Amino acid sequence: MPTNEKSPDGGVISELVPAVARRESGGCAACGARTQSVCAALSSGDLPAMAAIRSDVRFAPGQSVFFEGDPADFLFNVKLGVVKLFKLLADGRTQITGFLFPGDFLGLALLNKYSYSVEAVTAAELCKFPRREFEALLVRFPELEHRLLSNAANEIAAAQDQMLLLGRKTAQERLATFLLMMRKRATSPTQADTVILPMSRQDIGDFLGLTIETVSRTVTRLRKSGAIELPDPNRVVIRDDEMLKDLSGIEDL
Amino acid sequence: MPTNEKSPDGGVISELVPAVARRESGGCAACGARTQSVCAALSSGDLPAMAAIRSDVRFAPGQSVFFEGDPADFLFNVKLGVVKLFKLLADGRTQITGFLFPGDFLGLALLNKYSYSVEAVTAAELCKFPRREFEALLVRFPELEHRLLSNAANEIAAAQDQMLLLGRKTAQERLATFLLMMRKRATSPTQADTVILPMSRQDIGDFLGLTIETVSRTVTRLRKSGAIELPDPNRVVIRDDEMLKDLSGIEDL
DNA sequence: CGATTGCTTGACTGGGTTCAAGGCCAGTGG
DNA sequence: CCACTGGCCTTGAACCCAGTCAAGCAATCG
Repeated sequence: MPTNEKSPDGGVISELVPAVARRESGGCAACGARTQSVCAALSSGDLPAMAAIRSDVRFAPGQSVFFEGDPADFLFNVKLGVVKLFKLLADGRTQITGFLFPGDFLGLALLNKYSYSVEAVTAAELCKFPRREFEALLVRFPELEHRLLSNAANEIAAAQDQMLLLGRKTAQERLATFLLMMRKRATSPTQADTVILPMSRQDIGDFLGLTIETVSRTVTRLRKSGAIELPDPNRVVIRDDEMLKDLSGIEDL
Repeated sequence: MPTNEKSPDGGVISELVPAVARRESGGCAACGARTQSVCAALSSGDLPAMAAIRSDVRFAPGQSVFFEGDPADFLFNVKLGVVKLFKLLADGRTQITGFLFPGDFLGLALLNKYSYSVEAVTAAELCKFPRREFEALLVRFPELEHRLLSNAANEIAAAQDQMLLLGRKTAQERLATFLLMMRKRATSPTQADTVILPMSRQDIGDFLGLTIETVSRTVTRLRKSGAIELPDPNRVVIRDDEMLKDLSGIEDL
């Protein structure tokens, strides 16, 4: 697994990555992800307090950010790229509990150990905060804590949707839901009806509780039904989003 | 659906309900659930501010607390009994996302609508707060918000465990996990190795992503294997918790 | 170019669902 | 007091959706 700097981001990925803020010094004011992340809770006057404790970390595709059970010494904010959260069973069965995109926050853990593992899906850049210092910020800036709570509530709602999906939906419903979900997070900047899938079929299966074969077959079925097109395996054009919504179980996506 | 006061609690349930705090005036100091709920974040001097906006509501088994889509005007704290959170698909398929016990908090919703439905499993008593007034308390008492965030983090971790269960575990693993989970929340006060199941087989199935038939068959299989005994359908004696832990996928329960 | 990796497709299997029946118990009314 | 009813749970038999096993294909890479 290569960890080199000139990390390949598969060609497709670069479409998702705003070319802003590449080699950044340490300020938050210029951060491309700030407006959509928890940091937005701070006024520009308070930003230096946060900038003082942060640092950047980069990851190549497939590289681990941390493992379940590691001491939870850091919190992160995704700046660029996509990472996955997942849990493992002893025999290797994997459940991905979420994909994080730029602006998403990572590391809320009330015990002192992470309860899940995190790995880069694409080349990714994360903003890293030591836990202890970050918690001091929370006391100093209640706005920040408020924002985290708001974040957490969204995460809980998303988790409940996912439980409904995993517990009760068919493979076709799962895929339809997934594609509509991804459309909200990873639409191609050039074509509005094209969804970029930065992750592998294995990852999609591990997220939806299916095997790669079932994912592949179901995508093929959606294609043959006319709901979607597949210019290539990592790109989906949504042709009939009404059909997808009907299949997905709706939930007002 | 009767809402009468002398509500039947199925006989089994009363074992779970500490006989404290039955006909309570309005103070929080005497509340049996306080020490284990978010209210514990407040010092006794601050309690009156919370007591001023609260009221009690009671529910008979099967009665609805609120529906998905209702305006989220209230927050709740479970004082007595058990309630379930669930989501529905259009055709009636149900996924229960959690059971709440005394001390558990309910109603975090960042939009102004509830994103799930809640119903009483047993006779239940809830402490009810108007949302607007409660949010004012959060501003006044950062400790309270901190506690809510801590709560939310636990809820997220539990949701991730449940996703692993729903996405990747077999029926037997699901049941084993469920029984160990319930042991932590609903052990009989008289016998330490006996778990009380206040909910129906249908509820267990809707929580574990299984049908009632599979739940029933799997419980029977666990019984025949010697892992558990069933004095009656709502009571499980754990005979071999090592076997259950092995089956469950462990996760340090 | 052969080898590897990731995706797709086909044939078969199997765990859990569906459909159906039967048991048990509490409540009800003759 | 007992037949009747309905709810809930259990059990059985057949079916089916997704999993497993296996092969093939396309793109990338050394």
